[in-house]
Amino acid sequence: MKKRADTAITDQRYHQMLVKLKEHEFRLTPQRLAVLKVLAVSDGHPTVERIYETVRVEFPTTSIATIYKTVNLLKQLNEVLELGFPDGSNRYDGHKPYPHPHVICTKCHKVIDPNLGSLKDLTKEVIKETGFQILNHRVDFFGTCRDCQSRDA
Amino acid sequence: MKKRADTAITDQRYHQMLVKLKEHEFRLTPQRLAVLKVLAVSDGHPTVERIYETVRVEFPTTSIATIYKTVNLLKQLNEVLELGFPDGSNRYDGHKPYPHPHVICTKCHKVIDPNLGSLKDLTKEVIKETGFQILNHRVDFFGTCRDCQSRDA
DNA sequence: TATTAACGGATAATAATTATCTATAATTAA
DNA sequence: TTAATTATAGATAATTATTATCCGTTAATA
Repeated sequence: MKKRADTAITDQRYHQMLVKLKEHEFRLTPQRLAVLKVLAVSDGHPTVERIYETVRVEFPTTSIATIYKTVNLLKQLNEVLELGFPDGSNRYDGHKPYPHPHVICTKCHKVIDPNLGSLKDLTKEVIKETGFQILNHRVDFFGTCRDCQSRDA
Repeated sequence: MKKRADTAITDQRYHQMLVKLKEHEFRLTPQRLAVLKVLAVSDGHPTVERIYETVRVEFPTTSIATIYKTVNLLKQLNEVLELGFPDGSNRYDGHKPYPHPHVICTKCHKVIDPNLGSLKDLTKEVIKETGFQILNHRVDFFGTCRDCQSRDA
């Protein structure tokens, strides 16, 4: 079922992140593991504030500085993708920590990861056009999702 | 020649912005016009700090708050495009104030506006895939430019 | 040239993130 | 199992970019 598969993926990501910390000889503290769990479980793209609130349920004394430190650590280890949006807000993706396109609803703020085969063609065109060696990208589309379209219609 | 054409385009943008201000009955103060000029002349994608420095050559008493106010005003009138980058820096494009892709060199920080025909195909795929109504996009590629590649080779 | 509301400049306020500074706790070795 | 050591957590100060506020000044119009 869907739930079973999602849980498997979640566990997989959790363990990948955990192993990466171990490999680099970082300590596995309860607070860090709690942040990992939020990033692995969360199906959305949580903000620091959101991670903070969730972790504080289990560890009420956690400082927000700890969330920042852990998230930045995972970012450096390429285990989380930081998404800075034009409005200044930052979100974190622990599921797909590599560059990938997003579609963002400007009304309900949901974030979707679409499958876009033609992104490869676009990248090829960039290389041909500019001579750049492309290492990274940031591809976001903004608009209204189907739900918000019908809600306002 | 190239210089002549560039000047023409620059003047055109300057006047477009000026007319837009007039249309909306905003005052044409020397400080505002100086900001317009910087945005119209600058071939790059200047930061607020850069605009500030340039304006201060002619108007040494200008406050940085004035730069922010003017840039935001032009943003609201859709006469300048704000580019917030992942590292938190903001740049402003007065030449092409509508969404368009960028290619950014991570070494020398130059910003290029490539012509990408296949961006249209990608957008179509997004719509087909998600059902979103797409109103805006942000498409940036990061890597090293030809100059920086040969410099380090 | 006088009138008046908008604007500019200076600076305070804000907000998000980072740095700093001990006390504490995770790891390792004895 | 305990002790030693070092990284980490938590609290808070500092930083940075941007926005808000306040009042004297100035652009636009008659």
